[in-house]
Amino acid sequence: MSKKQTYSIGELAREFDVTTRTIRFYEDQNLVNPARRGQTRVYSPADRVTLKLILRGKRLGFSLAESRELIQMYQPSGDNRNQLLALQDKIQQRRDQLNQQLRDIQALQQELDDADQRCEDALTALENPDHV
Amino acid sequence: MSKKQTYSIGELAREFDVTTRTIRFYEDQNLVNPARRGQTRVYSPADRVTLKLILRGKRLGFSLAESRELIQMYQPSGDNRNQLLALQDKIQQRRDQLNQQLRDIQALQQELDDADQRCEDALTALENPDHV
DNA sequence: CGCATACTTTACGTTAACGTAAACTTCCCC
DNA sequence: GGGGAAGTTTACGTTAACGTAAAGTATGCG
Repeated sequence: MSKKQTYSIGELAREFDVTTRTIRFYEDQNLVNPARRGQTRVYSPADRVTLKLILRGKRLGFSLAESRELIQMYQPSGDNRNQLLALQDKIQQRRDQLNQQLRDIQALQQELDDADQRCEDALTALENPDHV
Repeated sequence: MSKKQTYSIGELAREFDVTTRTIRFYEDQNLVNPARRGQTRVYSPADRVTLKLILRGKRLGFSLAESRELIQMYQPSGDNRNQLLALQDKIQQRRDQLNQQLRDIQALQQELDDADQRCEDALTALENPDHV
């Protein structure tokens, strides 16, 4: 098998293009919990996935607190009915927010297309100054 | 006509659900430039649009600097060829980023759907404890 | 007139998310 | 056995994006 089972902090930092400081900071914030071999941190594939989720959250403008919540959603803990209902509520809120972001992105894409078109027009006008 | 031509800072703050401090801060950052009647700020429909763009940017996780760049993209200033090409380059970068966000959102939506489904399953299991 | 409401400026405070520096250990290599 | 590379802890510093408080002005109203 070629799948690595553990990662050093440096490996993960390189892979995700963050500093080791960042990864340690996430540990401080209880977002990830690597094992230890002596002093040295040893990260599991699960830790790696968690990191991935955090960084995806960052790309969407989520705070670390929000990403933490999202991650916890995937592991519903000691579940009574009320907790499950509350969780579903949070999930729905997230969905609403994501749909808003989708609309925002589509609007922005349209505007960028327009802006790009105006650039094109200006450029061809520069190359082609022989209009009245 | 019913379209308002000017707005007070309080009106805009209420409409967009931000504080007046926030709007004044954006002015400090040269994101918006209201007229004045005496001391009092008077906002135009154009100022209002700018505010809207900033807040949309915030929902997408943009910094104010990024939103400022986006806004400037819509008003290509004194344009020589190189500036236009640079602008197109920036536009393309933004598009790439937006596409990444789209992929992130779709992945997250899928995960939220799954999480929601697991909640449903857990709930029906609670209501229906008569399985082996 | 007095008061409330909405505006103004000035300025210090706050939080999140790391950056940066110092001083230390571990391990490998020639 | 002396580097050098990668890891560690501790701790103070930094930036963005406002919050918050103080003190003053303008305007309408009963």
